[in-house]
Amino acid sequence: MACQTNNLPPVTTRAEQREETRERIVEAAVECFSERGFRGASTREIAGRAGTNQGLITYHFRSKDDLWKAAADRIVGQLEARIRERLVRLGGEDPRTRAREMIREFVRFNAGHPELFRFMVEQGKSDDIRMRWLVDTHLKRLYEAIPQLGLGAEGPLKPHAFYVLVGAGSVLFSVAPECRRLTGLDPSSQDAIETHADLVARLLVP
Amino acid sequence: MACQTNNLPPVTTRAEQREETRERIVEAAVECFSERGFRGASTREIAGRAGTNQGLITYHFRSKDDLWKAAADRIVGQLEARIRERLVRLGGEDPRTRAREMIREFVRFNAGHPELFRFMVEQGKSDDIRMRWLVDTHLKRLYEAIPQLGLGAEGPLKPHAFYVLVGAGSVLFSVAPECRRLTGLDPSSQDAIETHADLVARLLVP
DNA sequence: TCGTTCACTGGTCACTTGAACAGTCTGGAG
DNA sequence: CTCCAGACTGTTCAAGTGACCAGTGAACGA
Repeated sequence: MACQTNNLPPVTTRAEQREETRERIVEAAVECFSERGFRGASTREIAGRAGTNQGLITYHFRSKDDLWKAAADRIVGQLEARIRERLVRLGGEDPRTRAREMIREFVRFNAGHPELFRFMVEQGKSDDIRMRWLVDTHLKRLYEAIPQLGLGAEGPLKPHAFYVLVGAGSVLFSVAPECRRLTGLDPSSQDAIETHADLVARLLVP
Repeated sequence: MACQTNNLPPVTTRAEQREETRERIVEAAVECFSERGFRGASTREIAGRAGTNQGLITYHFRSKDDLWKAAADRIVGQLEARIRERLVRLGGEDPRTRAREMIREFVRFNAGHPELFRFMVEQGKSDDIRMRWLVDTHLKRLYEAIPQLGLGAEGPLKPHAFYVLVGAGSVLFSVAPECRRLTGLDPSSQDAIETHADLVARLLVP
């Protein structure tokens, strides 16, 4: 990209450049895959959004499949970091307040990262190799961590409660363009986010 | 397909054959579009699932775009028929029972037709021509019919309540393969459907 | 019975797709 | 300064992609 024409040491090292480029590609991939699905997203469009050419994708990630995995790793990683961060700040609260606040934080995360839910829905639909990878590599771990967060009952209702939480807390933001046109509400506004977070939290922890 | 080799009048007329073929194609299109999205679904795969060849799709529907619209019409039409049917059976009930039962019926519909939600999410993600068509042609009408169903509050909470209902009542069934692998629960079992319908109804109408 | 209509087939078109690869240029080690 | 690993580019290739269209044969009207 930016050429070093002087003889001073470069602002960024080669390794940093490389990492930055990879990062840019993964970011574009998250967007594209979440908007168009695996088959619908083309590596050329991803390269275009990342500001490079298609050949570079094969270079950094061996295949479209590997790029998709990197994209999934990234979005799930962001969720986990956010949850962990929030957990330490809620040390001494009583269980109900804790649960409500964790739900609120989950909703806020979805508002900022609608790609997470889109990935889950996109991949959950068909019983293919990517769905199995996503479940085994990431979702199982998240699902089993739920009781530690002080959320929901163990037992036969757990799957239902899980998908109610995920659905209720995510769809509004995942279909933001549709919501704007259908209802006039802008789901990305601070007000809408907090209203929704509060509604979901109060519904699930009365 | 089946040739008439005798000289008796055919079992089905030409017009019936035509309609049956169109129907088969639309059905396959609903499946494919809901699994793979608009760009990810290929007309050849749709033709294959419908048991014909790709040329026939251009013959019956001018373009992939028109086929997609026919698929959307079909799935929304099925929802409306189901809702209307349920409404007449709930004539004399009190409002809360009515609302709960309408929610239950909505959940049951999603269990049998996960394509509806997939269509909504698939199209709601990006602000393109198909999303606008879907909102203007179908969703606006559905959204504005909600108060007549005795559901949810008008006012500023309506968009939030709408997307909570849609999300909570649909996701479990839309990602059924994922759910089976992740939780062990089979969302297509009668027991799971009724449990989920009851949970959502009780959450939204306490 | 005959001629026409039309649902349907199979092949072709220009174009896009993911992958592969031979080059190019440059940061950084020696 | 020299030189090379390696980040990056542009092109090429086979396998799809949606649209189009000339044919085919059975159903149907006369």
